[in-house]
Amino acid sequence: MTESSKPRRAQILDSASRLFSERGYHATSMRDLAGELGMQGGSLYAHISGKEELLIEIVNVASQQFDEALFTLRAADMRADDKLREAMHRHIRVVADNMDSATVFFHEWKHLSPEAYARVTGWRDSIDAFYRELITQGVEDGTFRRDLDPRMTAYLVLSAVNWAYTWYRPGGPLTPRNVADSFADMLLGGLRAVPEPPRP
Amino acid sequence: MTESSKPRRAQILDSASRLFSERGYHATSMRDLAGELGMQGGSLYAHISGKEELLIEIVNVASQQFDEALFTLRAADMRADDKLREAMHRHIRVVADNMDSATVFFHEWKHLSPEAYARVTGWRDSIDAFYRELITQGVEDGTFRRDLDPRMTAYLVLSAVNWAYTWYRPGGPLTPRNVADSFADMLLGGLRAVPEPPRP
DNA sequence: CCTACCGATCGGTAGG
DNA sequence: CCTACCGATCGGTAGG
Repeated sequence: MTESSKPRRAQILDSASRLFSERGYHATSMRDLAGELGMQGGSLYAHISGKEELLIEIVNVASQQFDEALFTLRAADMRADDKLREAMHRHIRVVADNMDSATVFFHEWKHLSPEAYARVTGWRDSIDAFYRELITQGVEDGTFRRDLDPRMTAYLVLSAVNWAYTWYRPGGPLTPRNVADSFADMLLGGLRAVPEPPRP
Repeated sequence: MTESSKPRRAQILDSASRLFSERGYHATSMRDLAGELGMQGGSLYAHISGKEELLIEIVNVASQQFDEALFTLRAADMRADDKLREAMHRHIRVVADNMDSATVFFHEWKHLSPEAYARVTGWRDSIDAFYRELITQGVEDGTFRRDLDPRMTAYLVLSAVNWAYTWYRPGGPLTPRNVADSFADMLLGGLRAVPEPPRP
């Protein structure tokens, strides 16, 4: 399906994702958005009910993408380190494939109405819980160090995969798989040389 | 110096940091800001030249804080792993002590005018360079694994320390030192149990 | 999907 | 620091 054959509504959402990510939600006017699509401002309302509907839909779609990527891993029968690597790969892939909506997701969710806001908070909690459970599993089955704090470990992993929205460049030399493998290698094996050099 | 004895201009900047971080730059009106300080909208302009001046100053102060924290470490004669731990501690402390301006820094810099925007970009590059050099030093002196890619390693470290602006809670049970030590232990030593359990 | 329009609100200023 | 105001722009609507 070429860009111009997409349903008008999908085109509007694509443009909105790009403009909201580049300029921010409040700094993007409905006339800016309409102009991108060769329309007049008022014409948008034949396709959507309002500006906030766009934000809600962008954020919801992004949440779903993360959910679908990670949820099927939850019960997977894999060793914890392999599962962590695969989760990071999928997570980074969602970010990399949706740089605009990921940016909107991380920056603009504070502008949502209370109900939509609560949904995003709930989603965040479920992703946190996914990583914490994964770490706990790995600690219990002996794959991970016993002194790990699942909460801090989950924060560290989430930092790595989420922050990618600020620096990853689709079409560049690094694939999501490259990034995930690099990060997972460092996280799992540690940065320090083995054996550790003697402290002078 | 109590809050009310601070120069008016400093009070304005504090309130602006909080409002910009909570609601975003464009969603905060000058009347919102004035109201926080018990003023009328127009009265702000006796103290400042315009809205963007506030954003520029908040971002500049934040940049300076990061610079001052990290620059003195650059030439420090420490082993690379200790230096990394100390850099992470200082970096997280700046974030933790300035949660509002850090949030503004990470979210609102896209709204700066071209000159201020360029300054922020330059700053980002210098922080990146700091961490890359630190990694390179550690690889060369044998403290870090030889197969590390300084660029990816710097991204991983920066992810951990920057992302703290999304979840750290000042006044909570974790100090910046706790967070930095936890992250540094995991990053330097790795998550995997040693010796590694046999793969089934 | 367009034209023409609505009330509301914006950042900023003049004059005191 | 306030009152009163400016032009510009906002999201959204009516009628076609």
